[in-house]
Amino acid sequence: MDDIVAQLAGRGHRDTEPRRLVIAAAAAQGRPFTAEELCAALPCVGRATVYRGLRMLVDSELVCRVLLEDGEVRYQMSYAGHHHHLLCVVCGLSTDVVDCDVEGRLKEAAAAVGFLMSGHRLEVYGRCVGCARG
Amino acid sequence: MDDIVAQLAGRGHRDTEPRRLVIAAAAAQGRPFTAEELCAALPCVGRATVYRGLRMLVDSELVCRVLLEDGEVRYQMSYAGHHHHLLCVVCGLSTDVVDCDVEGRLKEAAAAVGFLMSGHRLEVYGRCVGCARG
DNA sequence: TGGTAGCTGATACGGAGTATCATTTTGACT
DNA sequence: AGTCAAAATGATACTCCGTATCAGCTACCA
Repeated sequence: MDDIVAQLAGRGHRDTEPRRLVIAAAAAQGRPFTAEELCAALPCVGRATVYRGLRMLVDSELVCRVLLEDGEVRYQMSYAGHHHHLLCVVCGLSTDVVDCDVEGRLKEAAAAVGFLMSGHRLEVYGRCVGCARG
Repeated sequence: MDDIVAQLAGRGHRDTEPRRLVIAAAAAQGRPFTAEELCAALPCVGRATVYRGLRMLVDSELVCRVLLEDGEVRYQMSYAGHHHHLLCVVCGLSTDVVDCDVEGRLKEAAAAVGFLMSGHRLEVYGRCVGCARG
């Protein structure tokens, strides 16, 4: 927590009580959450403050946007660098996948048609270890 | 056009004037468009009708959602089957990529951690042939 | 211990898409 | 052709998610 606050301080963001509450609540979520869920979990913090804190965390890459199969947007604490998600369509659990060997192959495939790839977004849907058994 | 209308008829959808206008307008777009752009292009068709027609086309897989790098959602006429997009961040052009050899590799990588993959979503960002030169 | 830049939170606002519902249209069946 | 139920239309109201506004408050640096 202090680590995160320090990281935000490095970007010129102050250490405030409401902000710590937002960070703590985000970190406490076990799986991808919506902004409104965070608001509900923090009745004593203003809605705008929750949204601002969340946006700040996203901008700082401490939280990332997770895209569900139906297009719904959720958020999750995660690695700062590039990564993907294994999203369980049953329980909603999200697992980060850090090593992305797709990158190189994609770049090649794109280059083959003259496209100069600079980035990509990938979400993987299915069943997590626990739900695959059911 | 008649082909599309026939396909919709097969799903129990009627052939109406406003609907044909929506389909024609969607097909006339050279690159991914927003629902509101379609509304603007069809001032004589009600907004609700445009949205309904668009949803119907998406459900029928004649139009698909395209996800821009910043999270914006756009639409585009495209192949019915599984495919991806090469999205130009300069001019906005979208090129469909039908052969997706990523599928197998992803499934393997997911299985390695006990995840049973059932689907995925992939968008590729960069510069198209024309814009790469600039 | 100022002073100021940043933060807060109530509220109003905005865009995107959906629900409602009275009216109209389509297409199947006489 | 005529009938009729089901579907479609379009004006409008609404929900949902997120952002802008702004007066008052607070953290942090000199």
